[in-house]
Amino acid sequence: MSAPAPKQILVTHALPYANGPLHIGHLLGYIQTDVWVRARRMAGDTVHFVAADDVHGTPIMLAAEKAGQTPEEFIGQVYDSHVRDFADFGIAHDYYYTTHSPENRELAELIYARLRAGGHIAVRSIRQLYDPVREMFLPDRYVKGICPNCGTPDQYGDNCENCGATYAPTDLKEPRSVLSGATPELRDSEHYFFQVGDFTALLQDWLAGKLTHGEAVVHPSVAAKLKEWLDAEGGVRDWDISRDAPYFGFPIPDAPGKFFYVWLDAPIGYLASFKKYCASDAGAKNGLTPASFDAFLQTGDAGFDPNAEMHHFLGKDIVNFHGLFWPAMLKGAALRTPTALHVNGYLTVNGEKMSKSRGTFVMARTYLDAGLEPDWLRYYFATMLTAAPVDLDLDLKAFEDRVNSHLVGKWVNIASRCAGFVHKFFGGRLAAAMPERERALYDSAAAKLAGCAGLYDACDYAGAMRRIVEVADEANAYVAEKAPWQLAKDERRREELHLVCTLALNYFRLLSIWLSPVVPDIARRARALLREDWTRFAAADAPALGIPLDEFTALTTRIDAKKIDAMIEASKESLQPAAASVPATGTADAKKAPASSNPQSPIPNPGLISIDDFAKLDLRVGKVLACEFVEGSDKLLRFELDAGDLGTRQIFSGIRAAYGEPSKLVGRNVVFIANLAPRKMRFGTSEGMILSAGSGGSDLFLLDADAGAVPGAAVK
RNA sequence: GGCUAUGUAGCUCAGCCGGUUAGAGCGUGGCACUCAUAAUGCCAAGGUCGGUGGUUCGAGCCCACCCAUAGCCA
Repeated sequence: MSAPAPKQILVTHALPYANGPLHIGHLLGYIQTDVWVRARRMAGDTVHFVAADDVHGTPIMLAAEKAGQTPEEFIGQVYDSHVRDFADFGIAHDYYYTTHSPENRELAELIYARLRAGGHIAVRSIRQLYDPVREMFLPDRYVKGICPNCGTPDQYGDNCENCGATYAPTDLKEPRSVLSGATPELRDSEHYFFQVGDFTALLQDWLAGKLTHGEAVVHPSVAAKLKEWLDAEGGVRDWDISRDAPYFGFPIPDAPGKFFYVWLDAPIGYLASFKKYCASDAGAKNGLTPASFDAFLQTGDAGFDPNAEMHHFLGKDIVNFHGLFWPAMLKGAALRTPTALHVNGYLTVNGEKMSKSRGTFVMARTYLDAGLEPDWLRYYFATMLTAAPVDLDLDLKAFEDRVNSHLVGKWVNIASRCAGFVHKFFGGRLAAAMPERERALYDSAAAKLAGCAGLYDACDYAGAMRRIVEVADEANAYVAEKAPWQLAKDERRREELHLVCTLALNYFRLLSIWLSPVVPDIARRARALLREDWTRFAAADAPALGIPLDEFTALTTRIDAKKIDAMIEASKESLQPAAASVPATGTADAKKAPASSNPQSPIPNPGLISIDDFAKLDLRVGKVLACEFVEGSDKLLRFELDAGDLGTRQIFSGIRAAYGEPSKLVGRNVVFIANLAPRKMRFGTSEGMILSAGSGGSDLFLLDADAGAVPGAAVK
């Protein structure tokens, strides 16, 4: 393969928000990034891989307060847990920092100053809801009320979960503060805006690849999304980059009581981490100096290398920040713009969103504690990852089968089935030479795998893994055809046996080299077996001959399904009754949501709830107005309930097996949860849950209320 | 609601510029082998390519509409 000139590359992944531990959804993007970094290095490039904890914003401020800690103490603990998880999953940053750092503050101020000097900052007054009790402005997600569109109660200030309408929190009927319960009042406040629209032409050029020698900066589907925003009527809107005190973040210079919005300083955190790294001992060991930072970033610097690259890996929920605001900020501040954005989708588990009740909301630590190897998950993800920003599913059965088949049955097995002969008959040493026929087989496999370099580079790991499995299949077929166990019985055929084992082990070595970015831990053990220490893909160009082999020990084991079960069970156990929704992946949602799932806040006894928890349930009596079978469902019945002052409610209930004659239920009283979030089903929206006793199936009995209870009456 | 994507064997996915009988891995069934972590090899079954309509000599691929899923709507 023709090796292109080595490049200098800065790589980042999305910054985890410091409001909780990492979960396996986070790991998808981080593993994708780490694999890419390792592959680029093995291809010969110089890669600087940095990231940081994203620690500012209202959710963190409030979570710390709730935990009785300062924000600094709070984020310190989360940082430690993140660093441990990264290390244990082989995600090997050159530097892992925090956005609450002097470097980040300095850079945020620098970029802001340059944008302001360029006339790209506007100041104007906006009207916002204010919590008079907590004495603070309320972000959208901290206001709840009645949806102005459909009238559903208890909806957040940005959109309605029932009808999907989006609106401003000021549109909510009967708004109240999530923090204090007080009725918010409208107040005016000066906000600072970044006029992103000033950079529309630049963003168009950037998106068209004009700043990157024609190389695409994003996947076509992401480009389509970004173009939609760029071409929107009225252009790209101004971006509100300020927040009022109290706020955990950096104060805006010359603007008392104003802070930079967390999303302003978060991506700058990439640069701050790199800056810190350049000035560190670790950086010095890799040839960096404090001056390297400016040379890399400042387009006006004498040492600026236009061929160096900056790659950001991120989740699909945050492309607007990285594809619009971020390049505009950088350009406006005369800094390097990103070479490429690599966008990944979300992770589902067993085909559904990660769920605490199903035990599929798995923390990174829970996976490890169950005794599962990090490389297994890395490999499974790799077999599915492509450049497309689509959701991936962690099917636990497929995970087990694929790892067992590919890694153990195919790859490791090649070494396992041949190493014994080498030790028994040849003193543990491979043959010193390889005749032309065997060498041709090796070269053909090597050539096929050489294509993986391009696939890794294009983030098509799935394609690379397919090739690797193909070659592993070839290798096993070769061994089966040559049947070394037969050759071993004939003393006159020792040389042939030696050759077969030598080629087979070279197949294994070849595969190990190309799998190294994905399964670094197992690859390290493979190197130990071969007593080699390759660091480049180029090591695969020629076979290893005449080398001594270490004693063969299991490089990895088959997955024991019990460990997966244990992981799911443990995830159920850690379920926190009071915890509300936690974002599936990425950080955009986390920064919006009230921090209700605070990992540090002690839960005295998860089995017991307080009267307050009970009070959250709005249980009511309902009178059945109509009840019928649901076409297309063999489990559901559709109820229409008279809920008194709540009006009528449509509820779907899975009790058909127990109540085969729904018409008989009309007129009776039932008990239902009135404030359960409405759930859209194939047949319509279900607006609550009807309570019944029993184990399920046909063993279910509706709760009743004695005569005298009126529709809508509260159950206490 | 609007927009952007996705929808191909039981599962996870390939399928180049529209061109014969739609491919792979896993799983399943059968046979073989016994060196290997019940690993491996060979053979087989399994798909009206989400639906409907259209363009075309010809459509999984292009167009329209519909359905489902996900995300975004700052």
